[in-house]
Amino acid sequence: MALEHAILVSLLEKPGSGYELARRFDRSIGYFWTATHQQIYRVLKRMENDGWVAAREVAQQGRPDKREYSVADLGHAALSSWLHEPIEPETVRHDLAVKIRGAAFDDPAGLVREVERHRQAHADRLAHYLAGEGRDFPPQSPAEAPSSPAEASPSPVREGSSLAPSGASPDAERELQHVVLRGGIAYERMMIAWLDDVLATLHRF
Amino acid sequence: MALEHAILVSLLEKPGSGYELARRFDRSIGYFWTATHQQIYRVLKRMENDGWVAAREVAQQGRPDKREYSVADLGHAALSSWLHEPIEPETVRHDLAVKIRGAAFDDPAGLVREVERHRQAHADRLAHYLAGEGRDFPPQSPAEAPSSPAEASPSPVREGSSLAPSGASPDAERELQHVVLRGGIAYERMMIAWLDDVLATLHRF
DNA sequence: ATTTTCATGTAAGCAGTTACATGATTGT
DNA sequence: ACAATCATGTAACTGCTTACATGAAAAT
Repeated sequence: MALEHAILVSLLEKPGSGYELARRFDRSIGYFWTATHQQIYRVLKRMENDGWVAAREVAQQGRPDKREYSVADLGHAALSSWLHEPIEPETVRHDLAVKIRGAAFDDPAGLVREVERHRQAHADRLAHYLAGEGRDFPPQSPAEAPSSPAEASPSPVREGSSLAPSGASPDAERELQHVVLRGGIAYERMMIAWLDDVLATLHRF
Repeated sequence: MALEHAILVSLLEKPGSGYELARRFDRSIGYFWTATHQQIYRVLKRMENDGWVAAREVAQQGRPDKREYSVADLGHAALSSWLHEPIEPETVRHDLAVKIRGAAFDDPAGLVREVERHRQAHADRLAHYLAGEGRDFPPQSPAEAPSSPAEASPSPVREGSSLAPSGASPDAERELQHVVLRGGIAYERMMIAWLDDVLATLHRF
């Protein structure tokens, strides 16, 4: 289980309320880990009881008050120990692959529209990732390919990492965010190419 | 929810007992959908109550009796209607990506071994997939790349598709199994390349 | 007036995992 | 003697989703 840990990482990158976390899980973090606001509030409450995070009431003008959470020492320690224990290479669940094999027992051509929809969704995500990469990780050294290592630069993303990041440098933080984003880009590119292969295969029936 | 449907597809490809299904979910189907035997027995019972599958007691020598399931008309219809309704492009959960971003707040270099473990696991799976492809989908037309479209050939896998496959041809079944396998191969290749990128990034700290 | 955004929750239920249990046969 | 394979299950629990609920401000 890693929702707790995903929340810890997100709060270390920047403290925020349950609501703000829920929105991050529709963006950056959400590209590789999803969670609804209900789930987030519940886990956040448990984490607060366990002393992993601490809340601070923040009054706002024109908006409801919010409870801004940040990571406590116990939470940081919990993250650290999780990082040091091995996890199983993940267990995938590809509904679409089930559908494709199932199509052999129903009309294969009937799946074309569905596969095209998925292809479109992946193309959209790819465009979104590439836009994010161009914005947050502009190519530094000239003669460097778009989705290749970018060296350190003044962060356009971070605003306040609150309590001493204690771990590593903001340089590391940026570079690691970038390599994860490159993973998303590689994934979407692979999916698009594969879905084209699927479409070509379906068209033979 | 697609476990029911994954089971239906597997039973359409070949009828079998709960135990046999559990083993298939460690192999072919399991590459893109996992399930434990407990889960399978429970769902199988529900599906039997709903008339999606029918069981037949099979006595065996030297082994316990087994209950061999095959897909009933209602089950085939349920699969068909599921195939025709759109599903959301899937929601990924990448623990490793959480770890990588989390490593910025702990020791980045400490993650190298873990990432190498995952790289190895993906390399093993790739080798396994390629071996399966070579065995079950031998290249047909000469001057054809290894993981490219293979035309029809006498099936080395199927043994008895039982009750009329009603949907499409065994040709379609083979080709669709192959294109799903090619997806697995593309996925593993992408992961290996990305994990190399991750390792290179981690080594800069 | 209505919808959207901000903000936080409760309640019910389903899917899936982990642990435990049984019992015969086959292989080392 | 011990472990592995075949075969089927129950019980307890955790994680996550869906539906429902409230309430105020800002935007259309």
